[in-house]
Amino acid sequence: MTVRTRFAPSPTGYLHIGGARTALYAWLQARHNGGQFILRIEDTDRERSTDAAVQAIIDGMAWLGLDHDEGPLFQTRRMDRYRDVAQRLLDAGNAYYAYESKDEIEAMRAAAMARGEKPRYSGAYREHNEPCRDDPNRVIRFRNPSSGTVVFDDAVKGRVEWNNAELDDLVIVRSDGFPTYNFAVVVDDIDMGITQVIRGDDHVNNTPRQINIYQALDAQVPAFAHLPMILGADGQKLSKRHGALGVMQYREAGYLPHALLNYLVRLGWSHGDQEIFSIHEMIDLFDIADVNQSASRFDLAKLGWLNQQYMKNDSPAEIAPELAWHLRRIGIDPAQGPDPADVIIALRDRVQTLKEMAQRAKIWYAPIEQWDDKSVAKHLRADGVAPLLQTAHAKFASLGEWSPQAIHVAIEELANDAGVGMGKIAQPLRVAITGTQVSPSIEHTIYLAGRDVALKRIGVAIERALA
RNA sequence: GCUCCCUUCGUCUAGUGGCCCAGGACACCGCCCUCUCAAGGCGGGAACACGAGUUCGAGUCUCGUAGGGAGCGCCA
Repeated sequence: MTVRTRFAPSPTGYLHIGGARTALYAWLQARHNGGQFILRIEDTDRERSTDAAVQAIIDGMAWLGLDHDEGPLFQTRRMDRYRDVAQRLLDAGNAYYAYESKDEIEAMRAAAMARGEKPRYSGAYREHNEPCRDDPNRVIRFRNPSSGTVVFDDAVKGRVEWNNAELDDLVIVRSDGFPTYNFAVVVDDIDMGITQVIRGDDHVNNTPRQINIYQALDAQVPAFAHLPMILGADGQKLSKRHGALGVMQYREAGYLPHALLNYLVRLGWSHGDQEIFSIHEMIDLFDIADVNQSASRFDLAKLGWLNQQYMKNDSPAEIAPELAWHLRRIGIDPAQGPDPADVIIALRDRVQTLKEMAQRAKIWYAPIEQWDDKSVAKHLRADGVAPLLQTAHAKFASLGEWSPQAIHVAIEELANDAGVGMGKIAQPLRVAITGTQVSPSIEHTIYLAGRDVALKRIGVAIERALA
């Protein structure tokens, strides 16, 4: 049987980090087994679902490279199907109409709580088999078995056993005629031939009642895998109010999709001591059964480290478009300066994100924004600096080939001839080119400025040194 | 309240009864390298929640305690 997994978000917001990991694991599980991965949009909550959110989810998945083989399928397009299945359940006596008002249900729950019991539906309609009639309170409830147990072997949690006595008769069709989540997922997963349901462990408690529905429908029960949550750095649950960022916000913050994927795959899963995984390796090595059972915290520092690993090891040409995207975001035209691939080579050892890289790259695309007074005072006002800079200016002006190597050689010669250390000449040049005393290696700093700009800035620095 | 789930360094984790006085990675600290900042190399501190039990032997199995989480919706 070919493995079929799915990712089924509800479009009520962006694709957040927890959802992204769930999607990744489901995708990996399908790819590892040569199966299919399906994207389904659970939009039965008409009040909270938006088209923008649907788009955000699709964009996020695309950016991460989690491609689906089928979908996106929308639940709202399947209303007739849910009604048919509900009718089938009704006909077979596995479901019934109920007419309690929301207030009555609320009272029922409160009373159960007061008795120290679990709040459950205990209405009379379960016994009565009331016919269908027009009533604003009319819902359809599933007739859950009242005895026995439900057992399932969760791929990550292990064997989970549940007493049917703990379960009540859940609503499967609401008074507005829409199916509820627990019903719609089951119908969908059956119709779509899902063999393995992979989702957040906030759904473990729903699983036994869903299994009962599968059984009432005579359907094959899929395998389940419930993933532990991802917590914030402080150990608190991630929520939109509390640090949960959308996947696309990670792009904006300067992370590479592969780095995010790598971070996510290691959050709750591992393969020995390996930290870096190519996509191919992830697919090859991943097995949902190896996923951890406990929640994990999101650690931005490690993501940063991973991101840098990818910036350092991927080919600069491959990352260049992503850097160009970041440059444009801060108002820089990448065409008005050095090749972004060269910028990557100069900066990848120094920053952890593309966003920082773009910020630092500004000096090569636009005039110096601000001179750092301390740097100027220390290096441009020093004794004997002006002649050194003048010599440098002359050397660069007559340099045959404008390359980091050639520039490096020129500076070394200069230092030797002047009988000074590299620092004595590199620092003033650095301040001349960047306005600060921190930048990549001096030859790259000068090279990336381009000969014209470099000479011009050194000229200005000489004036400052003489002033 | 009830049901279910979880618990190894600060964090992510390795570990499936002896290979573990617990290994790796991030972070942190120190040294080296060095034109700044980094990167890199080398080194360091740092954990089996607690208590019983099973066993010749327990991080690994069982029970209990504590702590954390989820669910108990006509939300998903």
